[in-house]
Amino acid sequence: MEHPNKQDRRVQRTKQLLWEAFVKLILEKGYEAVTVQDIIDGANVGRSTFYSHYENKENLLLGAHAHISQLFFNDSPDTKIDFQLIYRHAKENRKVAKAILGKRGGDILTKHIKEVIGHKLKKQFSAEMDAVDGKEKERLTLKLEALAAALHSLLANWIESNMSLSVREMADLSNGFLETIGH
Amino acid sequence: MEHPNKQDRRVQRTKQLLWEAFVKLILEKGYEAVTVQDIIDGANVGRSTFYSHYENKENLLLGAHAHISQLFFNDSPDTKIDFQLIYRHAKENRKVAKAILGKRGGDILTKHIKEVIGHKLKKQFSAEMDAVDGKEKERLTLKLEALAAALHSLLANWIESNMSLSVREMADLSNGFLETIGH
DNA sequence: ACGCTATTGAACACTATGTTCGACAACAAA
DNA sequence: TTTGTTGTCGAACATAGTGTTCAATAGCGT
Repeated sequence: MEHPNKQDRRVQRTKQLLWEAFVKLILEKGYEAVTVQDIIDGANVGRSTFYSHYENKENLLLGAHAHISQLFFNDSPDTKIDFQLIYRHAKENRKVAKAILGKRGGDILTKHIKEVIGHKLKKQFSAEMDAVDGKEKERLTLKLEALAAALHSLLANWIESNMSLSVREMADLSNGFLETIGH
Repeated sequence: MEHPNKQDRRVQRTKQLLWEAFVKLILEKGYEAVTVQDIIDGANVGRSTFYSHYENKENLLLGAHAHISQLFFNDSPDTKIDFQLIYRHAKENRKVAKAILGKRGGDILTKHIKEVIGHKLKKQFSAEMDAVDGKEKERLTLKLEALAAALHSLLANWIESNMSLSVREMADLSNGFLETIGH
């Protein structure tokens, strides 16, 4: 990511091993139940090596999460949310997506992802937000937050189930929800 | 609750103390950060007493949660969800509601509450559910789950903020979301 | 072969969990 | 008041995970 060359790609390899072990473990036993000991055992990495890179397991998660949510949500620059893109990415990175967004992912991720979606939404509806104030603004804010929760739910449950609906169908469904705001 | 008489209302009193201390602590430092030690210190209850009543803090939470969600969601028997009732209850039990539904509540509660809402919704839309199958059923299921997430979000964010919108306004807002399902 | 840096794993202090048990307090019934 | 039952107390304990430290070693560029 930051120094793709340097004499030490060993670090990158180690981090990669840790992350892969973590994903595997989250899917197996759920985020909360995974211990640092589990991770370093699974990755065959020394205890002190882990702590030289990360403060704790949450830190490991967030480091990767930043990268992932970039991948998922920030590709389209400033315009409307591209749901097709999001669902396609989720399908392509199914394992990681499930670990991060699925039932076993823990609430830290859920909160962060919802924030990312919420942030995107606020951008998209910034005109509507600026046009009102007081109680109306409060009402719109609540609606947007609820919409973010709904969109997150769609994505999470689709990943959690067998992805039986197509990417296109999910994107349509998502846009459907989104249009309910337009009143 | 179960034996309001008996020679031992001492137990009820102890449980009450524990629960009150727990609520206070959740609001102060967040569910995850609260330790059993914190709770028994706050309630001035002996360690072994706690463990004679509950397996762990999650257990304490769920015991109370069952009671609360009954209060919130099961008053109306089988028909439509009475949002006015829910929001009124939330306002009346503001502290507990905030501890259980708010940001600091932890994900266990969030999941449970969402399940309760989802269950209610599935009842309400059981006719629509029976009328379809295959992909359409899958789509409707996803929609209902997303709706549950949205309704939960509305309630949680309203509680978390200053409840500036009225109970009636929130109920209308909620029903608005609910009607989007009817397509 | 040399030197730098990452990794290793053992040892450690610390915090929290959940259990056990003997002593004590509350209370009801004799 | 005495007796028996049951709830509570708190200290002691075993267990498990956390995060730190450090000396030894391995990997890799030069």
